[in-house]
Amino acid sequence: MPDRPAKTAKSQRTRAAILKAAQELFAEQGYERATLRDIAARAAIDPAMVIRYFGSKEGLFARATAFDLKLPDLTAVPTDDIGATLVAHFVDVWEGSLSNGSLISLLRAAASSDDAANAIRMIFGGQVVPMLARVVPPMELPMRAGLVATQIMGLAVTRYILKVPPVVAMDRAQLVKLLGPTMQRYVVGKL
Amino acid sequence: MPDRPAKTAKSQRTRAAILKAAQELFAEQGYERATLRDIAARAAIDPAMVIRYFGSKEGLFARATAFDLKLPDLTAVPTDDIGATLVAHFVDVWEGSLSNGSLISLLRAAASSDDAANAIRMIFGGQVVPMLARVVPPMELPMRAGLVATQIMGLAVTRYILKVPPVVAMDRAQLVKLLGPTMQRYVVGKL
DNA sequence: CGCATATGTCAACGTTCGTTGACTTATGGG
DNA sequence: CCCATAAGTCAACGAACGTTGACATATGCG
Repeated sequence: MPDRPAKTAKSQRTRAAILKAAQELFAEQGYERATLRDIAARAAIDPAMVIRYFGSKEGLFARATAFDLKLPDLTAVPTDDIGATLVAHFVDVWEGSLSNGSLISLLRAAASSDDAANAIRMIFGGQVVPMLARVVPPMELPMRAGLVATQIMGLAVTRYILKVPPVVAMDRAQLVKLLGPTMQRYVVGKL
Repeated sequence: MPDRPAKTAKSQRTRAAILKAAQELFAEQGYERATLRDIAARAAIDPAMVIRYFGSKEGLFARATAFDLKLPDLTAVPTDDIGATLVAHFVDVWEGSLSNGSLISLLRAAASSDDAANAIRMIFGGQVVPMLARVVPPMELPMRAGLVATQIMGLAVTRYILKVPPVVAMDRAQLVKLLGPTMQRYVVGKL
């Protein structure tokens, strides 16, 4: 039973407040440790409201982690720039300048939830693979998409979850320079 | 207050049984979802025994995730084989032929626990970085170690946690061939 | 203005968790 | 063989969780 109230203008503001608080706490603590009471407290409302708005904790999580990677059209970027473009784009996605920080929530949750892991697989299958399909021969598509996944998810895990110091210390330009060639090879290079 | 009983021979068998059950369940479900009751049930003993043996759930987790990566001496492998050697070694570690599967437990737990994330950082600082230090100039050491971390952790996450199909489908030889060059560049290549 | 309806509050529920203490049973050295 | 000591059992605890229903308040259309 998803969602209930969404009629007036004020309700949509509190609804947005709940979503924002949920995204923050899910991203910081993962699904289990982020409690409805904490989320409600951050949104300055009653825990019961969260249930009234989103039906359940799982329903809230589903809404809080729905998003769009806004991936670029690779046929529009010079072949030699594909790797750098992708690294830069994903850093932007995770840093929150594109979308919100909810991919980190999903990643955290995926560590202990098959549903969340499946959600990430769906995102890859529905967004990353189609993007690559435009510049990669079909036969190599699954393998190259998988390789891209290993490097992109590895960056996310070490930088935003494990917080490995040298990875955290790198800025956007460094990441593009260092990881770009890897991504380039995984997408269009010799394997 | 760590550990208590470890006197007789039979006690060490049940102690080992608890540890094994804990490693399995922590690896399968992560720290929060793996309950002491489930662990005790799998070990066929009383939940109270887990506390008597390991003091607390956190104590058990600390014991269940202590391990040695058994990293090779890189000065003993041909420079051109370093990347392939490392990829093969880490696959073995995760697959469980070396050590046990407890690195996956730690990785899962790190998604929602700063302590677990810190434990992984300690492992990298205490085992991976010293290994690389023997073949990498000190100035480049942190950066190269960080890059290695992104690719290694990315492989672990996509293959053993997210279970991205094409990554799961690759066998050891394929992984070595595909990821080896990346690792090679991160350790000794031009950046 | 009046009142139906949406929004928000409050207290409590049932469950599950980690943990504890008192108890019973098995073990092995003197 | 005895009995101190260890291993193992059992029931219960307090706390925290997601969720619920009854109730109070605010909103906005007629």
